[in-house]
Amino acid sequence: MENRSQNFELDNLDTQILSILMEDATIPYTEIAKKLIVSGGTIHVRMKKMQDMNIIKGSHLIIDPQRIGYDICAFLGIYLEKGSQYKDAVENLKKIKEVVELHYTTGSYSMFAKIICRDTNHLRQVLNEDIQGVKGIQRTETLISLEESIKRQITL
Amino acid sequence: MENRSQNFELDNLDTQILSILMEDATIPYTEIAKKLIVSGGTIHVRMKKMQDMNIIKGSHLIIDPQRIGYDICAFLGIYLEKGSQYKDAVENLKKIKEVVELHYTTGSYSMFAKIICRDTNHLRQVLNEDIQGVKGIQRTETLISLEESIKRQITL
DNA sequence: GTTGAAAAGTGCTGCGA
DNA sequence: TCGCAGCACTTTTCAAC
Repeated sequence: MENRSQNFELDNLDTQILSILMEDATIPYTEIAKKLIVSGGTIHVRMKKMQDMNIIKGSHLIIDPQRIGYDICAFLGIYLEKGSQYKDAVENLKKIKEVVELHYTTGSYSMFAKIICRDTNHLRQVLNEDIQGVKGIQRTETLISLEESIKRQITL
Repeated sequence: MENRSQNFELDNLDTQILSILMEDATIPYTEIAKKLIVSGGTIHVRMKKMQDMNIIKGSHLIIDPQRIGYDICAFLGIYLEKGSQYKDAVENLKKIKEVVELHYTTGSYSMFAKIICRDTNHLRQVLNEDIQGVKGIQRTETLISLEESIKRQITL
């Protein structure tokens, strides 16, 4: 009905609801209602509004990759032979499940990727066989993350 | 009681439960139970086990930063004057809410950060005032993400 | 370890203010 | 627009297999 996708006017209440649920999406509406001193129904209405406005994209279970054997996180600066090969490269990189993030960036690299691997062998395999096999990729630079010191969402 | 934090043995069932909930944490246990042809109680037991083992770190509401006015995502290669200043720098960068990810990396940079800003003015302010103000930071290189082509969790 | 059902708590929907 | 109350659903627990 209403095409108000651009029209994002969040008041204090909306913002506070998001802040709480962004940290722990399992907190029940009733508890949020108590904290913010409104009724549970109000929380529900606000959440529905924000879902309709596509502000809320979903809810993810956060797991610790290291605990299930994925020990290495690395960033990849990717140089393409030609910038025009970007779209094809994206499609091919999507097929590599170890690539969890990919950005088209300004600066020295054409693209920038984040990858998660089990161990150094796995990383070498992904870099040498999978990534280098993608058409259009000239060369890559690897930054291995030895420690993830901060990992959070934006604060509202 | 049991100190089995290292002992991660996930069977097929555990893995399938995680896969489903990592994409959408709102799916009820009863529905997962139907899909995997086990009882709801079993799902509950497995989830509790994985929470106790700290494999599951929590659940986040995923919002679209662009819809609430955070339009710019950038990566920052950070050079420290001395590597030993790492710990102090982390503490100070934690105070900058725009920094959503920070890694201690190998390669040319000492550290690597991901930041989310409202617009170019906001980015300039964060770079010039906040980041450059952190003691020990010599200089930074900025990669602005023009498009986030892939954003997902690891597939199990 | 798994099941099935009962008990407790949560989410959803109208009506009223 | 918000709050309250009833119903449907889910989560949680537990005895039994």
